[in-house]
Parts: sequence; structure tokens; C-alpha cells
Amino acid sequence: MSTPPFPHTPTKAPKRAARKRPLATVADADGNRRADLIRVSARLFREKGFDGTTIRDIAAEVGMRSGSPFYHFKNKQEILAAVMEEGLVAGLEATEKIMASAQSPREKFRTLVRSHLETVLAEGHDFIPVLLYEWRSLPPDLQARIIELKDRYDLQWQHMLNQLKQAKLIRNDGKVARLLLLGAINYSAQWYKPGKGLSLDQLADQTVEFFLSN
Amino acid sequence: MSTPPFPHTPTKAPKRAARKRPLATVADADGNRRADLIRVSARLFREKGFDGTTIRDIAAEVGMRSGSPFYHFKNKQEILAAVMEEGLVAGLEATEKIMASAQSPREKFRTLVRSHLETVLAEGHDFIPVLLYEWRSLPPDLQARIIELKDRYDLQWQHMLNQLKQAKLIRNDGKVARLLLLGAINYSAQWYKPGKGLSLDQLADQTVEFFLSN
DNA sequence: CCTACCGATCGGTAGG
DNA sequence: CCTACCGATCGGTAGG
Repeated sequence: MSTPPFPHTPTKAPKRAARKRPLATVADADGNRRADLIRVSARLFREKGFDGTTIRDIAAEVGMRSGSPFYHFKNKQEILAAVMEEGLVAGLEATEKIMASAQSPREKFRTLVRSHLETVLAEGHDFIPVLLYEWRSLPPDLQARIIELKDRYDLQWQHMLNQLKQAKLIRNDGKVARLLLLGAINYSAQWYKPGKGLSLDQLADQTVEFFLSN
Repeated sequence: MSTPPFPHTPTKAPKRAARKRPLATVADADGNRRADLIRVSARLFREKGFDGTTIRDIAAEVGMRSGSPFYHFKNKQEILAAVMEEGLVAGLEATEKIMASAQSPREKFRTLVRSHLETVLAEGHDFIPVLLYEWRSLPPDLQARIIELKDRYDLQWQHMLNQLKQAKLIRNDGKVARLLLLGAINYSAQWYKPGKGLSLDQLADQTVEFFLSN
């Protein structure tokens, strides 16, 4: 009755949405309306909050009528879950790839910070900010799957901190240290404006310099 | 026609609300209903967000009927502004007092961090978290007064960073350093649960240790 | 995916 | 501060 409503690889087209392909609109020649809804919802949820965004807002932005998003998602909360999962799957892939690479701890940290900043601050990357700041709007039954992915994300950062500690580049690598470090970066989503002031590269450099000894 | 709707010192009773004193309810013998509305709203805005909180929620929590909060506030946004101002006025007073004290840079930093953690994390201290995470719900015309207070708050922290730099306790005291440092602390409002795990004193110690050299 | 719609809820107000 | 209320909007659904 209820197969998992989201594909785990964003590159693969969703099966259910393809069941009855509608006429393609001007806005989207390839007809992947579900992905459009997720992308647009991420932006609106970030700009106006989950409660401040209406289904009608979302529908209008992708050129649908107000009832149509419910053809793709059971309810509004499921859209929120899909947004968060989309961001985590992409971010986790990038993170795990970096952690598996053969760089020095310092280089690896710089790459990881740069990658995470991209995930949180780059234009069009609204998925993780929504995860970070709209968490309370996600019903508990939908939180479980997201938490699982988030734990894997945190684990990678914990490994990074451990390596930095071992290389004597930081003084502390406990859980609080990780929360403070990631908090500093995540909070940048509240003040950083793309295209104004620092570039992401410059911000990554300053962040590394601020946190690492030597 | 429009005198400033909020007193600047929370200790002084509001003048307009006292104009026509209603019967005191059980919940509040001293009859300061306006302060009750602000305190309760802060908690609800933090728990459920500004858009997720209804006037009826607020009214019910202080034992009013749904239309009555509008006797004290022009609209819902004015309540939000009052919540933010309440937090900033209190936080600013504490901060400026600490900065004016005669402590060593390290001691002063520890005291300041501890004070800010109290402001952001202690039970019943929901004002600043609302400021930090519901900012987008505040209409531009109401933002001005809050920004003024916030700038003074940031200025104190900037002074603190400058002193730490001079004492060679941190490597960088630019604006980005300040944003990263305060971001790390402010983000703790997202994960810290009072009464669980670390105490505020322990967290303050770990935060100081994490950020300061030597 | 659209049309047409429903029941519930919301911010806010008039008048006392 | 309450009573009584309004117009607008919202999430969601039936049926095609």
C-alpha cells in the first residue's frame, strides 16, 4: 500500500510519478515535476518557513493548480521530508567522498569546510538550511529516516575532528567541539549573502584559519 | 497617535496597559498582563515558530479570549517585536556590565560566554532564540529598532574579540571571526536541552577552551 | 494533473 | 478585556 515515496538516488527518475505522464510544460521539458516541486519547495521553505509557505505558493511556482502537488506527495509534510532527504543524500555523498580521499588532515579539513559551505550557502542550495532550521515542522514519524542520514553526516565530521586532534591542529575533538564547529558553519546560513562580501573560497579559508592551530 | 508601544525597561510597568485595569486573574495577581503575553509568546514562538503560533494559542496560555491580546498589541507582529526587544534589552544590559568590569581578557571572555549561554539556553529564556530564528517574520518597519539594539550587542562582542587578539588568545578578530564565534554559541540553541547532559557552566568552560589558545 | 469544492482555522475588529 | 463575528485563506479531497 505504501511503498517508499522517495527515490534514494536523486539521479534516478521516480517510478510512481511516471505512471501517468502529463503534458510537459514550458518550464520543464523533461517532465520531472516531482523534482521541480522539491527544488521550488526548498527555496520557499527557506525564504518563508514551512508554515509560511502554502501549497498554493509551491504549485504556482511550478505552474500547477493548487490541488496538484498532492498527486506527487501525500501531504505538505512529505514534501518537507523530501527536501531534507534530497539535501542530505547529496551532502553525504560529497562528504564521504572527501573523507575517503588521500589528503593531509589540514587539506582534507579545508576541502570539507568548502564543500559544506557550498551545501549550506550556495545559490539554489536550500535543502540543508531547511533541514537545519525547519526541523520542528517535520512530524516524528518522518524524522526517523532523516535522522539516520544525519547521523552518518555527523559521523564523518567526527572522524575529521579526530584526525585534526591527532595532527595537533585542534585542542579538542569531543562531541561539544563538533557541535561548536559545525554550529559556527551552519549558522553562516543566517548571515551570509551569496554574491555579497566574501566568496565561498575566502570564507572557507578564514574558517580554517580561525579554527586550526598553526 | 503612535507613542512607542513598549517600555524600554522591563522592570517598569507599561503605561498604556494600566489605563483601564481589568480584574486580576488567578494566573497573575499583579495584573501585568502585557508582560505575561510577551513571556508566553516568546515560549510559543520558540517552540512552534511565529507562523505556527496562533493568537488563540497565546490568549489561551494567559487565560484570555482570542480577541483580547489586541487590546495590548496592535497586531501579531508587534508581539514578536516586543519579544525580541525584551530579550535584547536584558542581554545588552548584562553584556555591557561585563565589558565594563575589570577582569582579565580570559576571565572576561569566560563570563561573557557564560552570560550569553544563559541568555540563549536557560529555561524561560526564549527571547533571544526567537530573535535569532524568527527574524524573517518581523516586518521591515519593526526591524529598525531591533537592529539598533542588536548592533550595540555585536559591538560589545567585537570589543571582546579585539581584547582577546591583543592578549594573543585568538588568532583572528575580524568580523568573520566574530560571526563564527557567536554563530557557534547561538547555534547551541538548536541542540542544547536544559537539564540534559552538560550544565551551562560546563558548556561555557568547554566553549572557552575550544576557542582560546593557551 | 485540473476543476470544484469543503471544513477548519486564522488574524483582526466593532461594540460594549 | 469579553462577545460575537467576518472575510480570507489554508490543507486537502472527489471525481474526472
